[in-house]
Amino acid sequence: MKLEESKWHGCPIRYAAEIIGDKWTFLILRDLMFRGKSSYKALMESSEKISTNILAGRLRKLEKNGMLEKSVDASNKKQFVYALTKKGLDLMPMMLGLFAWSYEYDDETYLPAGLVGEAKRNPKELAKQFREGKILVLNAAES
Amino acid sequence: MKLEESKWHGCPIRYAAEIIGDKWTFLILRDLMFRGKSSYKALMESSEKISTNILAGRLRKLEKNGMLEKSVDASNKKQFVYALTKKGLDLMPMMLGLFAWSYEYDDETYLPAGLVGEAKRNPKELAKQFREGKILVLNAAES
DNA sequence: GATAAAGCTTGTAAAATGCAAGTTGGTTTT
DNA sequence: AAAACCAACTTGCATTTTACAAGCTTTATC
Repeated sequence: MKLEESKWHGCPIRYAAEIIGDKWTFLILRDLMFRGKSSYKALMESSEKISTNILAGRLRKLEKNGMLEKSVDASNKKQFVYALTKKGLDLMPMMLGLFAWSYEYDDETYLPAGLVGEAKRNPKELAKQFREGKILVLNAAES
Repeated sequence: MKLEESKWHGCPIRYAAEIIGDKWTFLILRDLMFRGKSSYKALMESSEKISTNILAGRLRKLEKNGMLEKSVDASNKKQFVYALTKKGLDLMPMMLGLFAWSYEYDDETYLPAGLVGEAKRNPKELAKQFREGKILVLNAAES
């Protein structure tokens, strides 16, 4: 890493930016949190065409930072399972904040009816429901 | 821009990532939101030593995306004032979410007593107080 | 009109990214 | 048990972005 790490401590925004402050990381977190993806292959197949070396690098960094855990898929041993840790899942309220923000400012953003209101009203409860798989993922269908 | 823009529409996380998804943008937003900075010079003086060309580029992009407005400083006409728009300020709940998250997971993060609890309990009210200058900024003292 | 300060732009080397191709290590197939 | 297979990478290289230093421009101020 090039960036002088010593300068990146003490400030919460700096800490968060160091870990999640890039486009691809946001999209990977989205896929893990809201689209139910858990394998390298599935992550590769997202619309945004991430390069395989970039994906590998980001997963490694996320793992190193305690955001996710990698394990062998018991039901299909040639796959790995990438699963968010509590630390990773705890970013969900923040992500839901982004839902609400984008919904307000991006004309093209679509979200299921009621979701934004719920995200504003009770992000913690909504996060819980997401975690438990009780509600569905973001539109993953595309081009 | 290199990234194929057409691919970046429709998803709220993708939209947000396109606008704020990089380290320097996070830090600039922090300085504008919580540290009361409003000039190019002040932004340059932050601890993280942003390059002048990068700062100029990010400010241009933020302005282009309606996150901030640039105007001449009436009281000192050789300066410009960079001020967040409503759209920019509306990211504050999300930023407060990052406060809480980093406070929990980064040992080095310091925040004033009570702030994190308040950020979790009532981010909107806290955001309002920040906006109105009623509470103070993040520790900007350093290096 | 000279000096200075804020807000940039430009040049260039270093680093990160994007893309295509190849490698590895278990798994199923024959 | 060898062959073919597939997920999960790694590697090489061209392109793009970043970092750092220097210089330029415009608006005060002396």
